[in-house]
Amino acid sequence: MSFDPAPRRRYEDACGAAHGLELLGDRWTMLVLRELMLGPRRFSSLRSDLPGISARVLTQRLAELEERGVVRRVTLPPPASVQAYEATEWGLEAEPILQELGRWAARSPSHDPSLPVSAVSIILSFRTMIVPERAAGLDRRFGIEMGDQQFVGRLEGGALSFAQGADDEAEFVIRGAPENFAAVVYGGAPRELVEIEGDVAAAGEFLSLFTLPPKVGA
Amino acid sequence: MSFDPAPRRRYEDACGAAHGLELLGDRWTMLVLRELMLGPRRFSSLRSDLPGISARVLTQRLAELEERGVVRRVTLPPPASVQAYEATEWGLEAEPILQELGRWAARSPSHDPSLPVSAVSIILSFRTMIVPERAAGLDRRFGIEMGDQQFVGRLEGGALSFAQGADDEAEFVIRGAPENFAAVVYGGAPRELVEIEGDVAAAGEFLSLFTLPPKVGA
DNA sequence: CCGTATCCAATAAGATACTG
DNA sequence: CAGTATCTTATTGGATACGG
Repeated sequence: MSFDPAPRRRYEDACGAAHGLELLGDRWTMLVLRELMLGPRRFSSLRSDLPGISARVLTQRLAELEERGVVRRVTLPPPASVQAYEATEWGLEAEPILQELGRWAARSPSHDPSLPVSAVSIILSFRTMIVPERAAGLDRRFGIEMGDQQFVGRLEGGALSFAQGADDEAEFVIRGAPENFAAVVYGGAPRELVEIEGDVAAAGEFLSLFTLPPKVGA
Repeated sequence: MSFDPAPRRRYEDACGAAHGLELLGDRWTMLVLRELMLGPRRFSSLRSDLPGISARVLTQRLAELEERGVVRRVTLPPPASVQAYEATEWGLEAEPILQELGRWAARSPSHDPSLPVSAVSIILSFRTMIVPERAAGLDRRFGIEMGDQQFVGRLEGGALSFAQGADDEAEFVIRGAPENFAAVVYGGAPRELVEIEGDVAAAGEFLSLFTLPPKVGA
């Protein structure tokens, strides 16, 4: 076992949550991991979806996450053949942390949903905020496209899953900026803010599967 | 006096998780909240269960949490009539965040369970690590005592709950240092490390309800 | 005992420029 | 594009002193 050269600040606390904070608790770390939850990403793609992060800090965070076994560097398959970062299996298992954090904070009076939001954030929010009773029994394949980021979604017996990429068998595809998805799904904005291709009724049904928790005091 | 002269660093990100990190993501903040999960605590009690925190930082964190509506200052009922801090209802709802963080980090190869641990951490770990199938159908009232901190526990139809205090109707009481509870429950150490009063069989059964998730790679 | 206030040194983060 | 290097600023933690 190698001695950590720069003895990272620890909590000296056996509590699992304390160790979790040692692994993921530095500024930006969980948000970097969030962006990796749906598949490998390149450095500049991460940077552009994490507004305000500096190249230096992103480099550091990726290196730390790699050292801790949460993230690994990969070479994307040909023809791309470029370097990227992806979450390890264990890294992907951190999704419930982000979900609980998001679910809890969505009740905050100080939460401002009008801020910019990344494509991955929106997709992950669907997994968090889905109302199981509304999704029960539905079986769908569809596409979500935001800018140049494409995702395939599947709804199978109430379970909702996503991955990067496209699906030829999609029943519908919804396109729009992440902010517009947020406005339509959570803000009650008209559906015209997003573009729907294919089965419009099924797409509309999909866009109605989600709900935010009530604000504190409401 | 002025605790917020500089505008707090935000993420400028509508993602709920990002806002959660703005609320709870500073160093020590979640651990302070953890210590409040089972009832009000005094400043010095918090400080002694958060080894390494400075009075200054604890003061700051409590003030920030209060400002954000997560914690409030209270005066304990007579005859104590002293000041303390307690989590608000919404603050208590953050428990699943700590649970997921702890559950995830317990799988880390770098997790060191031999470090010191607070009484509250142990109690919360019981709620996280309980194996529902083992607890199903059990109905118990009991006490847990670590140093001068007393807790009452209830197991009702698989649900495990705790609060500060004592219970005259307890079927058993288990006493010991938090580290010894950890060793017995999670480390397979002999039960003699903790002291059992009352129904020894029921206490032994209770101590066997919990299990840690497997380490990564195991 | 329960904090608050101040000062100081060590880190971490942010901004910006730059290189292979 | 994918980072480094460098400089500046902010935050942290430690020590200590102080008031209720």
